[in-house]
Amino acid sequence: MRIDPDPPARSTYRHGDLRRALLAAGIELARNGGPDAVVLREATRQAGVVPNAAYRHFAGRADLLKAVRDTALSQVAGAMEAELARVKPSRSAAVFARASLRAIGVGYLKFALAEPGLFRTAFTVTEDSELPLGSGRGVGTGKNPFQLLGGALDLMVSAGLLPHQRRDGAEFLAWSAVHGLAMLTIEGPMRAMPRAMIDRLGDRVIDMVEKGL
Amino acid sequence: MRIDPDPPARSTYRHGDLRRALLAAGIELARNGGPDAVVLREATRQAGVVPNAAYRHFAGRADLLKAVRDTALSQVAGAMEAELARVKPSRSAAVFARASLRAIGVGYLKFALAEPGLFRTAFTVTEDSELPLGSGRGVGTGKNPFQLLGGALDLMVSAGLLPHQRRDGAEFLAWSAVHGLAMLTIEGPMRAMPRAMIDRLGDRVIDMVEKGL
DNA sequence: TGTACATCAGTGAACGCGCGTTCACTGATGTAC
DNA sequence: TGTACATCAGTGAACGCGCGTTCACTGATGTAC
Repeated sequence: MRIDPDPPARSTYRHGDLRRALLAAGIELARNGGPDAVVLREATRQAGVVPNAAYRHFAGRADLLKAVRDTALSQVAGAMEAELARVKPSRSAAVFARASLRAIGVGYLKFALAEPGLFRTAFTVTEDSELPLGSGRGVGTGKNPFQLLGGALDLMVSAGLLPHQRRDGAEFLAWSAVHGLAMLTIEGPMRAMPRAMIDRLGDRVIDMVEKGL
Repeated sequence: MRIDPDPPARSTYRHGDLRRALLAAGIELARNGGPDAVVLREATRQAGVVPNAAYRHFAGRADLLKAVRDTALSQVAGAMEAELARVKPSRSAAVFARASLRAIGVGYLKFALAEPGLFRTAFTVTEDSELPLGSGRGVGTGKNPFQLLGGALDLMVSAGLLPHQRRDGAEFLAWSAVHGLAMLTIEGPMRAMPRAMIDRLGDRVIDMVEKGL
């Protein structure tokens, strides 16, 4: 995970890879405290560099945060791709579609629970960030979380499990259910709930989406 | 909405109702900026009082925030109660149960959209705040949001619309779906969506919950 | 291969800001006599 | 009804903190000749 190997001691005057080091530090801060914890001065401290050095690589704190958020969003996509990759091919389109949709949900929830700070950062609002999550693509498929979900829903339609007249906007319904569970679990009133119970609720939420869409 | 009528000018040395005024200011701050905007110094400023005067009435910032959060939570409950009160009595238990569950969801979403700052504050984490939302009861029924939702689900069971073996934990499923939509809408990637579309999605999410539970 | 020089990454020092919180105080209020 | 006094709500001043950001700088690097 750590990219810069020797902060704050440094042999050379030049850092050599400061942008990457600041981003890595920012990600680490987000991991441990969410978006608000992404503090420019602290990132430079972790990189072993004077505070204003950050301005050679980022326009300011907001710019650093945006870079961290994009990384976090990519990681969400990556978690979904990883789960999707475990879906066994099936002769039945229905079985495959269902498994794919489930994988999308499970990947999302797994990431939220494993990395709550990054998860919250991924969905934090910055001055840009338009609707379809333009940035934050997964390395595997090059698709962002929204597009990955859309793909699974398309499979549901072609497998005959989702009437096409309900396909439009279905992303938002599925997304809401899973996102809500994630939020209530990691920073809401359910955060004290034991992991096993959360996992069972995750399964049930996905069941609900499947049946209710 | 405004309780203290004359800040910062004040005729008497004593304020007379400072606790209430600070709470009102805190609520106003939360309305406009969510939990992080509840800043002790700013609340005293709005109350027309010196910063440390707050310590006569609150242990510190965290204590003020907790009071604001409890108020916000009560308002959520109140919005749900208001919607519930509009449900017409019906000879059919099924119709009534469905309408009640829908009212719960609609009340929740309406409040989230009307008062996003307070909504976010209501579900902010403070050092206490255990699972069943002990505080934050509505003035009408004396029930908190979780209990109001539970009541609607009980109606669904007794109307035969929800198998009782799926009643347990059903709160969390319904809650997740609606909460997720609220969060994505007010501070997430969907916040630019036009209101009409959000309302349609709200209806569809509630449909999904009904069918999928 | 060696030297002069332009580039620009990181330095050093400082700024103004607003925050939460603590201290010793003052003066309005309400109660006991 | 009037006076002495205790209470305690709000004052005034100050603290230490950490933040984002700006300025003029220095010195390592890589390129042109």
